[in-house]
Amino acid sequence: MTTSTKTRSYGEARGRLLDAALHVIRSRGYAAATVDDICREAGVTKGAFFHHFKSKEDLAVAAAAHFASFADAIFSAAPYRALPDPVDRVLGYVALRKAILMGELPEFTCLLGTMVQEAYETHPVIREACDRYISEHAAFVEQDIAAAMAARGIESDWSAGSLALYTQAVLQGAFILAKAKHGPAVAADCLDHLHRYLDLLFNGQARPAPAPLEGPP
Amino acid sequence: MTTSTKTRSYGEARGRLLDAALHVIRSRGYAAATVDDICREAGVTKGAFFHHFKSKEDLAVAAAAHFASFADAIFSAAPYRALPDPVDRVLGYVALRKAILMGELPEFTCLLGTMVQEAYETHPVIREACDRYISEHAAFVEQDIAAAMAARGIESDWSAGSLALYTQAVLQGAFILAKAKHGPAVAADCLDHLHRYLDLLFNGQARPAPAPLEGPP
DNA sequence: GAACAAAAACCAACCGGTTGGTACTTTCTT
DNA sequence: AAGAAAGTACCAACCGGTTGGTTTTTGTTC
Repeated sequence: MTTSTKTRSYGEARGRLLDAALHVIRSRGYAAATVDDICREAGVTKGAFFHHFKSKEDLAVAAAAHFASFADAIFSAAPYRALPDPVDRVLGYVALRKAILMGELPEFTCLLGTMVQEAYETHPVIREACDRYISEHAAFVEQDIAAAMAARGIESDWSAGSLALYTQAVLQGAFILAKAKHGPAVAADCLDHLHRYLDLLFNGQARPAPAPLEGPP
Repeated sequence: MTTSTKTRSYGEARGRLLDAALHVIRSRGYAAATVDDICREAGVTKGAFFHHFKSKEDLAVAAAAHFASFADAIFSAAPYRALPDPVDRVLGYVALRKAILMGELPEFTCLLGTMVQEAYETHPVIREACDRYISEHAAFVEQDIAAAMAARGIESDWSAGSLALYTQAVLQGAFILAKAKHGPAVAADCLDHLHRYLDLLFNGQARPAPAPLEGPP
């Protein structure tokens, strides 16, 4: 490729806009995030914005997809995935989510939950996008849950799907409390309770949540 | 009193604005809810708005208080409060919350959770108000939880306060999922899981195979 | 020099907030 | 008890700044 480095960034405006949208929307919400804000954060002009996205709503949908694929990459590649016991993988998922709570608030918060709360009535397209990606992630967790149920021979009046969605609800709620209290401590406590619930369901006893693991092979 | 009934409504604009704010903000979010929207919904002019509230932010704080006292009235007077066993009261609380999920989406949703998600960074006053009222409600639930722990002689590594906040997190998360999926069914499932967790903690029932630790007094 | 990407200037609609005035209630005075 | 005075509740029109979005112009790549 004869990629000249004369201009420091040519052809990467779209990606920068997506990243900027992620940050701005997560800290200010969708409606309060102006297109100018996002352009400023991305270091890009408005013309570039409307060259890549046909509307603010369009960007929101694209940002949802961007966020989802980013999350997907993280969790698919996480060390806990290698654990042999599916129950350990379910608990490992919660442990990893707890570990992620370390950073700044707008960085561990969920874009999908933030957007859908504002847009569910007024922007059906955004609602659908958020629903799809949340459900996809829940389905990802559901796999391990279903395997865990099979491994423990659990017959219950609840489904693997409903439990997977429940984990997502706890996460979303934990984020809201973290925002209200301006810190991740509450959220961590909530994940401990979720961990305890899962442990009770699958192991019949609540063991202390392990420290976020180093990756075994 | 010579109260003339000539004018159908005099002196109730403030209350109508608060109710309107509740409805509009819950369906559109704080930032997207314009002052004009709220005035239209209340059937009141903008002049009246700024006579009673010095800014939109000021209204938000008042609406939070309004919502909180409304909720407080409901839960304080609920029949489940009369149950003698504190554990039943804790479970009764969850059952009542599930029953409330029947109505339209913007009617069972939590104003505090909705607002704090958008405003936590940009409107500290709103954040504080939401935090306070959420925490107060959690403290209300905490009373029964603490009594339930005492009644069952539970010694644990979790506190009554953290469990109370956890119930609120589950509720907030359930609302988000309900918005994403455009219906209360998911939220009901989440409350079932919460109910099961509390039942496991306090009654130890539905416990799978391995007999676990009995809590000696 | 096509074709595409990005910048800059621009616009109509809209938003939160203000103004100055009117209707209604209460309180004070007599 | 009448009525003036004061205070409160409300209204309609308006304002300056901002918003999402467009159009025109400049630059880059093949």
